[in-house]
Amino acid sequence: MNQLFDRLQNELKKKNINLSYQRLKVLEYLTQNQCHPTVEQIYTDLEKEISTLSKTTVYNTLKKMVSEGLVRIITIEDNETRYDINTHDHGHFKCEICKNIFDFDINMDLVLTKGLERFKILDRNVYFKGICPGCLSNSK
Amino acid sequence: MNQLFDRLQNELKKKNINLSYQRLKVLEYLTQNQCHPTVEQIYTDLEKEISTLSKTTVYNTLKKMVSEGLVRIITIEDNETRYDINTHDHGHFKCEICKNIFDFDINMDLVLTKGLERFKILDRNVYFKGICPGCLSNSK
DNA sequence: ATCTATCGTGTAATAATTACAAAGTTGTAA
DNA sequence: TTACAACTTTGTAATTATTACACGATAGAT
Repeated sequence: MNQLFDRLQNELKKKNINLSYQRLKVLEYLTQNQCHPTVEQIYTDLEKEISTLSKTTVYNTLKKMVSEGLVRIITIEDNETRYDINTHDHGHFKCEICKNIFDFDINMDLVLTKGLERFKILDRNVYFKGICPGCLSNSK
Repeated sequence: MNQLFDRLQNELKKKNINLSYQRLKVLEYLTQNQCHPTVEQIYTDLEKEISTLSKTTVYNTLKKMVSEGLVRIITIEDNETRYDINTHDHGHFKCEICKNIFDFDINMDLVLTKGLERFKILDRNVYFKGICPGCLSNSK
């Protein structure tokens, strides 16, 4: 399949994680839908294909992948946890009208961290909110 | 009382929001406890003083203040909404060991936003996770 | 003093997530 | 192949945070 997916499979093998059918499907879904889906979205879509799928399995799989560093949690809104398989540093922009989330490049090293010299930084997150070009032009 | 608090009172007057005793206490709490408390923390502490306080009131007050721009929601962990009365741009660092949240200065204008030229940015958030100096030295 | 709009309170409802136990699956070693 | 142990999946029940709602209380305007 695609590059990202091969890489994931390798990493899983290295970490001795079985790639069960359900896990495969969740990872495949995240790979093909890099729109930062919620558990609900993942479950609803996959359940069409795997009728026996349990939502708990989706939660379990995601928790595992997050703890292994293959998937990243995106927390923008307090009431919805989203998941992102693209773990390289990038920012997120959430449109307050259409609710879509857009990725954007960011150089985290340029983010000045005055006052954090003695802190050990393990994870950096940047997210903006506003209105996307599409919704901007619609509202004119 | 202090400057920030006077400013809040003025802004409320301008916006025609009554400063009821409960609202006053919530704002006072946020002013004196700039540790980004959760609703639970605010409620538990204030309830000692105001025995009739309802958690719904805390939620209502915070929602009102957020919508008026006097208080800002901090979303770092997906399962806990935190509130911050300090609305000038700054970053947040959450220690993964002691769970405390530290503020740090940040110049948002320096955060390069390649690819966002046509987006209208209304809100910028930066948060890091890692280990704070105190927990670092404890673990040695 | 009365009216009206706003506010606070408690309970019930909703939604997201986790805990748990039982059943199923896989890999390994005899 | 069989047996065993470890791991997965599943469904249900429990937990937690948040919201909805209805009713009583309050404050300001007339």
